[in-house]
Amino acid sequence: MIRITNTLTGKKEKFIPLKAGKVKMYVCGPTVYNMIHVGNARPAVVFDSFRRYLEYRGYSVTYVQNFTDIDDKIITAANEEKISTKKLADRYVAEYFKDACTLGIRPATFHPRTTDFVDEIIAFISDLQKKGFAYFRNGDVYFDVSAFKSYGALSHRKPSDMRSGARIEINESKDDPLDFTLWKAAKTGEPSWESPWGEGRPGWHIECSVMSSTLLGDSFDIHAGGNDLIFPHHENERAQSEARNGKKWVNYWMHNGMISVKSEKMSKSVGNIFNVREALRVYGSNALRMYLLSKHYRSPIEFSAERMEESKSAYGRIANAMDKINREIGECQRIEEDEFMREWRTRMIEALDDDFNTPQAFSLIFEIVKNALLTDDRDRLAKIRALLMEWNYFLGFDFEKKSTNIDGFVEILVKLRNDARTRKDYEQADEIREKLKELGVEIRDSSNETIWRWL
RNA sequence: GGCGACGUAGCCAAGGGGUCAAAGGCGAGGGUCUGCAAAAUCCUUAUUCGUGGGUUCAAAUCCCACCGUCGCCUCCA
Repeated sequence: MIRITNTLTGKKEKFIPLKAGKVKMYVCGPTVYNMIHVGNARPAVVFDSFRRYLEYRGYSVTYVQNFTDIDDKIITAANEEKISTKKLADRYVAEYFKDACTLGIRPATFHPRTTDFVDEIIAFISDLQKKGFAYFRNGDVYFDVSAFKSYGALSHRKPSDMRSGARIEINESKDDPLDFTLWKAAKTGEPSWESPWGEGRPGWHIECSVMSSTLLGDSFDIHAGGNDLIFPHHENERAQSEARNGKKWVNYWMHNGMISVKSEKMSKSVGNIFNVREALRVYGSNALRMYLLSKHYRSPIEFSAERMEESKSAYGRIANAMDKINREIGECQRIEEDEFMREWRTRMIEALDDDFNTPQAFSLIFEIVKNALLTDDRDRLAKIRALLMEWNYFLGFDFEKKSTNIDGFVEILVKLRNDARTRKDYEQADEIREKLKELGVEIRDSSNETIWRWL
C-alpha cells in the first residue's frame, strides 16, 4: 500500500486512487522564457520517477505536465529579442525537451500549453462569474476570495492572518488584497485574445485549473510541484477549481523541497541558478539523477560541486557493479524467480511505498551492489542484474555502455601497450596509457587482463 | 509579525516509542591487486541522534521551552 504525504492534510496517507488501478496526475511545469535550472529539474525528475514507480506498482498513469507559454516574463523576453512570444516559447519548449531527454525524463501523457486553452479558460472564468466567485473591474476579472470559504486550507493559513500581514501589495482595483487575477486586460503591444471582458489574456493561476480539468476531469488524484508553489499558486488553483466544480478537486498534493546554494534558495530572481544543460555537461545525467533522488523529495537540498562529485562517485559504485556483472556473465542469462529475488523486491517496495523514500531505496541498491561485488555465483549475479534493471524502470539511469565505433582502435592501442609491458618497455606503456587517458580512456591492469573503459 | 519545515558521524543522508551500541553514500585510514600507478575491491570509521526539562517500564523517535538553519506570506520548481 503506497502512502503519500499530503500537503492538504499535513499527514502521510494511504494512497487510494479515484478509480482502482488508474492514477491521474498533474505536475506544474516550467514557464518557458529561458533554459531550466537544477531547481526546476527536481520536480521534473522526482515526479516522473514517482509516476514510473506507480506504473511499476501496476497502476496505469495519466501524467500531465504543462508549459506556461504566456506571462509577463515571456512577454518581456520576447520584446527584448523583438520576436513573438510564440517563437520564444517554442524555442524554450524545445530546449526543455532536450534537457529532459538527456536527464532520462519520460515525456508526459500530455504537455498542454496555456495558449492552446484560451477558449476553455474563458469558459471557466465565465462559469466562476455566473456562480458569483468572480467580479469584473476595469477590464480585469478577479477571483473573490471571500466567496470561497475554505480559502487557505491547502497552505494552512487563514485569510485573516494574511490580511494583517505587512507584505501584501495594495491594488486599488481589487476588493480585497487577496483576490487574484483570472483575466488581465490587454496592454498595448501584448498578445491578447478576445473575450466577453474585452481584449486580454489569462491570469496567473487559471491555466492549471483549466488544463487539468479538461485533460483529467473535474477531480483527479495527484497534483504535484515545488513547495514554493503552495501559496499562492496552488491555493488559488484549488479555490477556483472547487468554486467552479463544487466538489473536491485534488485528493493528494505532493510538494518537493527547494534546492539551495550556500543556504539560499536557487532561483532566477536571486540569480544563483545552475543550468541543467551545464550540470549535464559537467557531471552527466546519471550523477544528476543520483543527486536528485538520493535525498527525500520533500527535504531541502544543497547544490554544490562537492555534492555533485559525491553523487557521481556514488553512482560510479553502481555502474562498476554492473560492469563487473556484465563482464562475468555476459549478455544473457536465464534466471528463475526465487526467494532471494522476492525478498529484495519486497524490501524495495516497502521503502518506496513509504512516501517514495528514495534514499532508503538507494540504501538497498548499495546493499545489493555489495552483494554482487562479493560473490562469484553466476546465478546470483544474474539475479542481481535482473533486479537492478527492473528497478531502473523508475530510477532511470542510463546503464548503456558508451560504445563507439572507435572501440576497435582503443583495443589495438591497449594491446600494443601490453606488448610493451611484456618486454618491460614501461616508458612506451606509460606513454600510451597517458595519451589514452587524455582521450578519455581509463586503463586498469590486473594479473590476467587489462580492462579499459570510457570515462 | 503570521504559517510551516528542519537540526543524526569529518561531510551528505535514512530511521521517527523497544528488534537502533542508529541504514546507505562520500571522504579518510589500513589491506589486496599493479612493473609503478590509476581505477577497482575488501576492512575499519556515531555507547550516540541541536540544548535543557518532561511523559513512559522504555525516547533519536512523543510533549514543552530554548538555541540555530531554511522556506512561504511577492514572480518562483
